[in-house]
Amino acid sequence: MPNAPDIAESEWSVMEALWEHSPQTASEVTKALRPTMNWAENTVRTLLTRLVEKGALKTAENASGTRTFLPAVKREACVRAESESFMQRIFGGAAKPLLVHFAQNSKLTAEEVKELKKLLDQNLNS
Amino acid sequence: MPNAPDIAESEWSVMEALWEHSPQTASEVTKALRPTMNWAENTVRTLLTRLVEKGALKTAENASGTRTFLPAVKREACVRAESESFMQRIFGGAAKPLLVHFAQNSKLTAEEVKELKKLLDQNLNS
DNA sequence: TCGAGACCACTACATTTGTAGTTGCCACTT
DNA sequence: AAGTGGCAACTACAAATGTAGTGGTCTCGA
Repeated sequence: MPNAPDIAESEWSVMEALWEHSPQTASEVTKALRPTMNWAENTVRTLLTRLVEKGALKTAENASGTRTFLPAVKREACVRAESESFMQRIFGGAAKPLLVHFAQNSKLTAEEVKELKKLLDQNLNS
Repeated sequence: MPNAPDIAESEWSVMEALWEHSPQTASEVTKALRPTMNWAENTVRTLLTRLVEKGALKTAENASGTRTFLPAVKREACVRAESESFMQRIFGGAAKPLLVHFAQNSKLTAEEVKELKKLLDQNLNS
């Protein structure tokens, strides 16, 4: 399994579209992103090309012979990599201060708090 | 406090040095960073200049008439801004999945877990 | 008094990122 | 057959980043 490549912010939107549903052609991706990012199709194509170069996406042909794109790396792996690097940069690599920060600065429902506490407990027995 | 400017990765190291101890002259900062980042003094100077332009640092003169640098924004504000943008990018802006991720993927001591659970509870009554 | 070093202001330059535009090819539709 | 629409490959180009180098002024110690 290829290591998670470095995915820039705009590129991340493209990846999300393809993690959500793939394979897709360039224009399908463009349409999928239209509501959020209002990008020109060429912009999306550029991003797709770069992502293929980085090894984040693969291509394949669909029935009509058009090129389609699909993830070459798992979302979870990329999330983990990004998270790791963020934690490194901002919290010196330590999970606790990070968790403290978000535990304090987020609005959570009682339900969510309960769930998170459970996860923390599970974290211990593993 | 002025809004937290966008601080790049290398720049962040410089900010850390000054958040930790300030004011400092350019060469003091360089020396402070020498063990971790092995940067040429000019590199540090460039970063300092950029940070001043961005409004992240201010300058002042010390007794010997040399320019010194000091933070113009609080670390906490920058951490908050970076965290916000990270959460937005990777977790669609939702705190819960982020917390879930880190709760699951970090190694924590029993002590830390206890503390975090407490913080989560406090989060509710506020 | 001359060179070494601190400081400073500028300049440099490759990469990465954000955002497209241009050109060319091919299948379909009037 | 000629126009139009989709698709692909290239090209464009400025801002931000990482990482310095150059050259000029001052100051202090030998």
